[in-house]
Amino acid sequence: MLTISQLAAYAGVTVRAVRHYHQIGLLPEPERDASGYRRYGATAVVSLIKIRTLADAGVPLSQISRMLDADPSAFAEAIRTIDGKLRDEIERLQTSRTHIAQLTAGDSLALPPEVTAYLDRLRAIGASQRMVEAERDGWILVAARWPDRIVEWMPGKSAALDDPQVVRLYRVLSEIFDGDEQDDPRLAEAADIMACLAEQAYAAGDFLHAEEADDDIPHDLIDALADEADPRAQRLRELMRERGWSGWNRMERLAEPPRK
Amino acid sequence: MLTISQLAAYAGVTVRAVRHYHQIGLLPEPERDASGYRRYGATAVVSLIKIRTLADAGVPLSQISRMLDADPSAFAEAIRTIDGKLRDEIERLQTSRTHIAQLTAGDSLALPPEVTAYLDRLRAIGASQRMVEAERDGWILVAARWPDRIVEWMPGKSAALDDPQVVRLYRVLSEIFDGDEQDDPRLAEAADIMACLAEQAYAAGDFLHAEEADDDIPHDLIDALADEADPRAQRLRELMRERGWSGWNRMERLAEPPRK
DNA sequence: ATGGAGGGTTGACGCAGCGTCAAGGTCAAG
DNA sequence: CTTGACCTTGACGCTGCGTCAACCCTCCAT
Repeated sequence: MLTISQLAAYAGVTVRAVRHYHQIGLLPEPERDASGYRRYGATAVVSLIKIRTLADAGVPLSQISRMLDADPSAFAEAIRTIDGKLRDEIERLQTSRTHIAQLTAGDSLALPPEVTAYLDRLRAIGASQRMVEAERDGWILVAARWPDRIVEWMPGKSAALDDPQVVRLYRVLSEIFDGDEQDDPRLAEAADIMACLAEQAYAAGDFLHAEEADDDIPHDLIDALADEADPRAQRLRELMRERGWSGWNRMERLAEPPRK
Repeated sequence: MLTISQLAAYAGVTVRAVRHYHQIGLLPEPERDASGYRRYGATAVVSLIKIRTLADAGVPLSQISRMLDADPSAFAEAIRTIDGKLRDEIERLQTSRTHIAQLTAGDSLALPPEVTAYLDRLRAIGASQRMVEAERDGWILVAARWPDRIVEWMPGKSAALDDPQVVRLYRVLSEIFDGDEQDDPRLAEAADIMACLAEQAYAAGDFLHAEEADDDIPHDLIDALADEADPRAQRLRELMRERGWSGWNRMERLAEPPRK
């Protein structure tokens, strides 16, 4: 007659595991000796080894009892089911591994490489760290909504950085938002540049295809993101409204300048 | 301002997940509106998307906050650690899969193929199902204790089945244990055959290398297994003692026959 | 005004497979 | 008699939420 620790040692499991199998009814409770200790016979050892064999093979404990007294065909069927689950789980973990392998840099969080390349170019033309991070967060919102279409848009955005006016704009904005000045006079300069760019884009008809108007939420979110990041963004939008433009990432020409 | 379900939908997670992230402090609780509803801004959306990106990559929730504000080198280090854990887990599951693939038949539970081949031969020479299962359970105990040496022993056991006396023994035992008769007269015949075989083995010196005497427990267990499986096994051992042999799977010649 | 559908809120249990105290009773050896 | 190694039950912890339960809020159609 074995004690619980001898049983566990023989089968290569922990004492706690044996007691757990008792609790869930997988291994029957044995007789107790005079002092209340569990005493195990040889059949218990064999049962426990069978249980461990199945458990080590990935069979859930809840199914082991059924499998132990199943006919060969049902057993084989159960094996196939469990093997399928194991395969799925392995696959899941492997996609996790490929995902994690692409998280090398901080910028690539949730962003395709085209966008991180664009952000690198932004840095290269003189945008500040804060500016780039703000842009990055905006693109994260875009990527979440249009994960496929974002790739199409990047070449155009990247090409825009060849325009000296755009470069100038990003530098000015970087300086503004890196400073502490809440009422920076350069805000007006930035607004002028943006209005000018908007005018050009409008003339070129670039706003037309933006009329698709899928869903307002993402656009509103991107606007809000800027506002939340820095109150001066709101001031900038106000200046834009004075110049006849509304919106922020999705501009529209206002019918007439507001009077306020 | 978004409600919790809008936020969750945008980030592609469940409402419950968002609340869970609040509970564990991963995502800060937002302001509430007049009626107590949570109201989210754009930064919450971005945070949530970042969290999901890491979580989908297999990063434990408890580490995500640290990773989100880690410098690139610490970030990369954490990535390596997590990737290692993923790799280990995948490996574990894959060994589970190879294990489970070998569990085709019921006999192979915890047994190497050499043993199942031996069991098949037992069936072939006329051993009953009960008999084979009892043998199988015994071998499970052996395999648990000497997983490596068991392979060496099988050729000898298999060769023994060429002996007509052994074949006769297994058939007689099968008949006895398949019947209901508690005091079957064939028990004596079986004992005679076993004594005869023991005598031959003793003369051939086959018991000598069994003197290694590693550990009594497994031998005792195998004896006990037979006793637990059928009370007639005890009667058989008694008959063996009368013929001058003790033990069951590990026999010894008794100095003199007991008088009882 | 009312009633119902479809949001939202907190609180709590459940899952899988044990690990790990806690607080005691038992056994064998020195 | 003490000491240390085992045994007992009971209960919480871990991971990442799913799933009630019981109740409140809002909006729209009647």
